[in-house]
Amino acid sequence: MTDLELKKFKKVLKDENLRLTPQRVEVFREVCNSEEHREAEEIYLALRKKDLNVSRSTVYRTMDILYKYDLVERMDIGDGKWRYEHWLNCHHHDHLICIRCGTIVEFTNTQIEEIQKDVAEKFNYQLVRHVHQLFGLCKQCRKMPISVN
Amino acid sequence: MTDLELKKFKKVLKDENLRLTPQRVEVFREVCNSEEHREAEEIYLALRKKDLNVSRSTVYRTMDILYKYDLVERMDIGDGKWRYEHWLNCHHHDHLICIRCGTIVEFTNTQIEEIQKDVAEKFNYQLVRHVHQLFGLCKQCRKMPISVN
DNA sequence: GTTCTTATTGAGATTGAATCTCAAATGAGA
DNA sequence: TCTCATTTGAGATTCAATCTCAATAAGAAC
Repeated sequence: MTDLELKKFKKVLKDENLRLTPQRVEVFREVCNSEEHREAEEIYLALRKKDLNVSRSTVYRTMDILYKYDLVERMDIGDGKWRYEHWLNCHHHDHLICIRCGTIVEFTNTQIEEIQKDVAEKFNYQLVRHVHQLFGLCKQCRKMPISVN
Repeated sequence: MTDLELKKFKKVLKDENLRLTPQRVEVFREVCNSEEHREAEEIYLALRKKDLNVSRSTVYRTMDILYKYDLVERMDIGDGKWRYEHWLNCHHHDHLICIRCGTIVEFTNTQIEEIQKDVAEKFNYQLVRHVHQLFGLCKQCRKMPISVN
């Protein structure tokens, strides 16, 4: 977690009349210090492992705040769980997801972004956000034979 | 439900050693005869309203079969519920979703499809499927003032 | 530093979509 | 018609996420 990140978090809490608690800081630190796309439960367990016992409720509540005030990005790959990634200083991107091993890689494509705008305009929709996920087999998984189990 | 649709459904059941039951036929008919993107629960309630009392379990189980054997398409807009749409004789399409009223319209764009293939290739992913959803305000909802409730 | 008010925390209960269990019912091949 | 594996229905269960509420603690005012 950089000083800038902590500063931004503190600013959000202040601006929104939310209190700066050690639990909130630990959750935010945990998110900032990982490049993965993790579920709330994983963040909760990671904190426990470090003997930072923040309750499950508080982790969920803090993730809600971080998402609401745009300090993290979140994605849903269709398994009923939100996955979070730290977002500050990053740019918008979409995802390639391996359906076998779960590896998630990020991509950006300005051409697609442009066409999306055209499509929304054509249908008279005011575009707010989008979800674009490519599911497939990653380089490693393509090579492996299909398991019968 | 067209004869062709019923025939295809019967073929799938036969091929997969699944039995042709009145409940399964009613669920499939209900899905075929609607152009909406509906949840399992909505399909269940629609059947009840018509005094076709198929249990909730059977509706869920039948939707699983229809999806597995490609007789329906399903989508997840991030609210934890699968939405189904009848699929036979339709082509692949993506969705524009109004974040206020929930209206879903379909779009296709061959250019985006092409770029997707390039992106997957660039990352050495074997593309299997994709999710592309544009969220925004539809023509009607753009005009309405934001409610404070 | 002390006091006071109000937000926050944690533990466990609750929700809701989806899945599972198992006894009773029923397709469909012989 | 008989037989038997499959399917159904009702209710229990799962799991992520949210809610409840008493105890705790942040932080503004002094």
